[in-house]
Amino acid sequence: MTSSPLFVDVILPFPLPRLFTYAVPDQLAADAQIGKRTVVQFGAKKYYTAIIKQLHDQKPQDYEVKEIISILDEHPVVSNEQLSFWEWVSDYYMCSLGEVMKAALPAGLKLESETRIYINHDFDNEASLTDSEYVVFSLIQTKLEITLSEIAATTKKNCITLVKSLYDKGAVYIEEKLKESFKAKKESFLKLTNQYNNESELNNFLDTLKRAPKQQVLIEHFIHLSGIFTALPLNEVSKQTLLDSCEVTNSTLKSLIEKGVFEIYQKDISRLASGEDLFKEPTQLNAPQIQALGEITHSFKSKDIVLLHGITSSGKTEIYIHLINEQIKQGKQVLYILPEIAITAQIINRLRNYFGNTVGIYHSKFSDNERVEIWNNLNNSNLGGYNIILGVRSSIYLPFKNLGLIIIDEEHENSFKQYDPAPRYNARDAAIVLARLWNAKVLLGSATPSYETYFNAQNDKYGLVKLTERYQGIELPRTIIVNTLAARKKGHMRSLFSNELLQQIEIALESDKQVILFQNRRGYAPFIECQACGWIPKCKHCDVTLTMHKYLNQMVCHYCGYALPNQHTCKECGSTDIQTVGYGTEKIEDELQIFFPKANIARMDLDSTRSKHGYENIIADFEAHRVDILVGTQMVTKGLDFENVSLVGILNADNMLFFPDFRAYERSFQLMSQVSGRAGRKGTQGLVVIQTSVPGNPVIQHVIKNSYEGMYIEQMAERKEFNYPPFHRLIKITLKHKESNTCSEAANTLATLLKKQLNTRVLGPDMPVIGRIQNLFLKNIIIKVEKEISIIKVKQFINQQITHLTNQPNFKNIHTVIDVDPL
DNA sequence: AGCACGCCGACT
DNA sequence: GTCGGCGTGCTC
Repeated sequence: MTSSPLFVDVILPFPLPRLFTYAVPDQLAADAQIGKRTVVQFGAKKYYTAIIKQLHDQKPQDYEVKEIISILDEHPVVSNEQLSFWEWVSDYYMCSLGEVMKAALPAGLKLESETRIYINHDFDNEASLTDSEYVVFSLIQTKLEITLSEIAATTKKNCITLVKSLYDKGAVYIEEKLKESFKAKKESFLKLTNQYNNESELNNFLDTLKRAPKQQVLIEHFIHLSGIFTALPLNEVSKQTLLDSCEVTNSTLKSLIEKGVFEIYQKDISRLASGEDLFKEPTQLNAPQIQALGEITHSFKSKDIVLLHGITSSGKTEIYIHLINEQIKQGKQVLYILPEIAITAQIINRLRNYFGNTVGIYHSKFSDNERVEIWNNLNNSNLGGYNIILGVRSSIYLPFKNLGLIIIDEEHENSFKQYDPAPRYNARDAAIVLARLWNAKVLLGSATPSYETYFNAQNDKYGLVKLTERYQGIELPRTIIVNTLAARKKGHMRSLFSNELLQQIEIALESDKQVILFQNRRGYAPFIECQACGWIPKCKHCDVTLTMHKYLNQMVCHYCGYALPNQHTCKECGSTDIQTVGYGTEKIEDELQIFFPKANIARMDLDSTRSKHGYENIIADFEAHRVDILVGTQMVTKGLDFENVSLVGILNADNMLFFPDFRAYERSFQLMSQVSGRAGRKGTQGLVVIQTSVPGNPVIQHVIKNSYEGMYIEQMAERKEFNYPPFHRLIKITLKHKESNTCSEAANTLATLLKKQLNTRVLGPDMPVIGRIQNLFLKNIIIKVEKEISIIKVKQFINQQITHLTNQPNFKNIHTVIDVDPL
């Protein structure tokens, strides 16, 4: 054993571009290992959890190193494979390793110190305190111990300085304490006390209970449940199970505890659902599915990535289940990624049905404690070790041990891309890299694949398997286009509803069918306007109008959250003639009720699904037909299967078609075909009504013909001509500054710097659609890079030029955001 | 990201 | 005169 000094380079959970070096004291040297968490002091006082990235014996020369405080783990929480994956994410998406760490580790594994303040009881010079100091002092006095954030919550003023001066005067003392945020869940269990843990003793006691039948029942149930006094293995009996089993109240149990029969003990239990460990053989597939499954398997022999292009309701999930089953049989793990809102009870139940307890769910509506448990479970095969993870984009960071297959369902979904905060990664693309690390296969599934993916499939980079028949012979819906411009001229429109659509809703409701209406805008109205002077309420911090929300009775900025109470008189001229302009889901819901007073109408958007079970409840109500018409934003398009929907209405196709983005047509087609896919079930053909002022628009025409292919070919010609993906890569740089001029100047300077080498690949700077958000002015620069050019060098060059820019004194405060492969 | 240090306006 | 606002720069 050599005693050469040991140092660790650690990743700290910040957007700092480099690692930090700490010394390892001798007593911790044996424990230091790559991938373990260590507690370090960083800065003047704070302590953080860092991940050990590398060990070495090079003492840094130009600064004093601090020692690490402790090592938290017996075994690494992050594997070498994960660290290389983090590194890829950090390089490719141009962010720091710390930012990746922040995204990858569940919060429960990231401890952070909190400043705690205590009263110094020996302090007696209260007269020396200023008034505002005294306010804080007495607050601390009432609590004995308090955190800095608690003080900040009760006092409005800058409490940090006050606390500091209290400390200087000796009135309080301060400590930094790590808060352990992960808490194992405890449950109460029962056991017999030593005195009664013997059959004859207990029987004697039972005889004394003639006048307490409930207590008798309880003891008998306990004997039965625990299997005590039998040859069978003992079961631990939880308090809850026992009480539930014999319908006896807690007070009965209490008196038995007081009599010294039972005692309670606590045990850590898992929060994760524990169903039966059943393992069913997957169901029989139909002929097209068997065909597709065979093609996928065959394709995997020569390709690592296969696209399953299966139209809506073609039964892709069944195929996934068969593929998962294959992997499990080989002892491999499977990661099944879905967009956030597509992970419903429906899909969870289907997987659990086949694979029972081996399915782990990783989802944002799970508490952080639950996520830590999933993490630990994967990391420790003693805990059972999941074979299948069903999760959202962040599940790509989980500690897999033996990944064999990644399924990315609804592959085209935008929500796989994280925008804020960094890392701005696309889980679909990152998952492909992750798979390569494990030599695993990737299956991408979609009814409307993204053009990037389809392009790769067309060019033989990915395998391509098509599933063109709907499951159980369900027909594709019929599509009706309503020309809103013509209808309005003829007076055939009532607000946003054409007569045609109203009629079809009527027909659907009369035959006891359900209706889905799609309007891609939440709130009541995008803005209100004074009819007398034209005043429109705008956000104080952003260049947007305030969206009116009727049920909140507020006007809300959808970019920063700024809100004002709803205005009934004009702030400029005092007129009361204020009208709402445009339509959000709330207004649609309101007006529908007037047209169909007897119908049950529900709304599904960000606002109505905020609570933990909000989304589930709406779906459950709709499934059980407690709701006749469901009005919603994009959410209603996501992979939901309802039995009884005969009509889908798209209220205004125009606002998606005319969205200023090169992907607007691709996205409109996706949305319209996805939402149409919700219509129609076995035996009845569904109907889709699309309202638009441009019925001749190519997207509308392709939607009618259900021609994904045609739309793709048309769009690819355009993408090629204008150097857009998939032919070129895009990198978007956003500059932010609170002065409009400084922002523009900086953007111009940076664009000029970039053009020196990148020439015409640099576009802009341009003002984004929203020119100011949260008091910061924005400018965008887009860089289009040919696929053949080394993107690594381009990224290095961009980083250099940004450093160059921010080194200039007048641009010190320019904030830059780099988004690689933006959406 | 935090947090300390340091430099200017509005209050006792 | 001080308090307290936030711009600037550093953290192993």
